[in-house]
Amino acid sequence: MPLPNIIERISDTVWELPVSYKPGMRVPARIYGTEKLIQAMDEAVYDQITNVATLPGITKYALCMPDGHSGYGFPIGGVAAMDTEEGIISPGGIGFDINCGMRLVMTNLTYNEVKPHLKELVDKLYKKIPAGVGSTGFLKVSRDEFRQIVEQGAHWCVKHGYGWEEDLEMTEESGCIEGADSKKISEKAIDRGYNQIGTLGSGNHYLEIQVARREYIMDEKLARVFGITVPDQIAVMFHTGSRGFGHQVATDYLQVFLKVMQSKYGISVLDRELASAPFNSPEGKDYYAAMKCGINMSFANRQLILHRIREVFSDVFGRSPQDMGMYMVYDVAHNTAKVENHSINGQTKKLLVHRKGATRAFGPGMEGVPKRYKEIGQPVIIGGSMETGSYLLVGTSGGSQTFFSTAHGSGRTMSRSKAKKTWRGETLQHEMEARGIYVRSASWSGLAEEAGGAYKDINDVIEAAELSGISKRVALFIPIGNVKG
DNA sequence: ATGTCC
Repeated sequence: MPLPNIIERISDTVWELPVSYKPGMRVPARIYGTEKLIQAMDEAVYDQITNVATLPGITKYALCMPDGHSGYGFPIGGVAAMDTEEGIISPGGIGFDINCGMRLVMTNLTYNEVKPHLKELVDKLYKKIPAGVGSTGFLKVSRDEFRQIVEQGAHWCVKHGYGWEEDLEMTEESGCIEGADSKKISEKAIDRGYNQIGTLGSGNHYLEIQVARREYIMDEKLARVFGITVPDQIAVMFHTGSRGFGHQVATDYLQVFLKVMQSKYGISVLDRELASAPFNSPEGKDYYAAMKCGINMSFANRQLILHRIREVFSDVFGRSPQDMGMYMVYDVAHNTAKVENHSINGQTKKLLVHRKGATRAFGPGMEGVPKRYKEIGQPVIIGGSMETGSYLLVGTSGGSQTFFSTAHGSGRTMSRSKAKKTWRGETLQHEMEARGIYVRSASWSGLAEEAGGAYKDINDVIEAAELSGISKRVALFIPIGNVKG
């Protein structure tokens, strides 16, 4: 794809579309990526990120991360910080899968110890952690209990024995965001969500057994702080979100916003998918409080899955999770909007930062980073495709240019439908097994859709994120087992 | 992403 003539190269990894690109832009749009990535990006990204630049209250830049691709309203990879007084909140800037994110847990087991048990381990994980469209969990809770869960997040799980106190410390927002109000949630959303705690879901959601090989540790000192201390150490990484619950919350409020946006607030947007309400309006506040329930549902979901993972490891290896060193490195989301303080032209401002397919990457010393990591910056977990490996990065002070945000994954280059025509799930499974990755999937077509070849090269994305200074590599994890939704 | 269209 030829780059638009008007695009300005700010550096090797930062590209700017000025306000003259399109009428109504309030700020320039900046896309992060090497020239190779920028050229491979779908054209819709230019259109979508410059649409975002027209939204009321947007501050400094509309940003797109190196793994950007077209999404609902906002591109996936989009970051937009809105003034909390004058600005809007937009479900399209958060995503349907509210608080979708990554969780990483280490073990002290080595590849040689795990390899003889790998199939049993993956098969048991596949059995214990329901995956696929419409899957329901083992946790039986009433609708009322579920309303408590969406207000309490992972705290509810730990209180009920599904996890450890220190898991909470290693979770963004300590596993429970303040201000979640279940009164702002529809019965329909409760219906869809109350039996989905502890389920993986479908699409690009997965759970992976990975190995941290010594040659793929980029920063040994930081890796040690994150708990990577043994050669060929085994880790478990997984990716899931708020399932049908978050989806319904987004759907409910998109409808509300479409009704009041123009008539009540006089806001017109260039794309209906950018439906918004003033952040300070009753509708905006209701969505924010409901969206926070989605955030907490997602933390609880990942907490319960972690508990199941520990149970399965105990079953397979006959040791306690503590004995196997199954400590959480971190849980970090990539579909949220949160009020944060950021420095704008030397002044601290309260901003509502939308991150849609973009990971928070707070740097050293920042408020909100767990004590253990405070001096070095927060862990950033970026899942690659199921065939290529995943990265652990760290937030940097250079993150200030993107409101401390970075990429979240590889980013698709091929549509799901084309991927299904290109690969067959059964063949892919055999090929992956021959390459040392044992994969179990809820759906053959779902497996084909997630083929590594349908994604950008994760290494290109990470290279761009590091070169631009918005995060720094710590380690690359190589998959050996995968449970795919 | 999603009871992949109420």
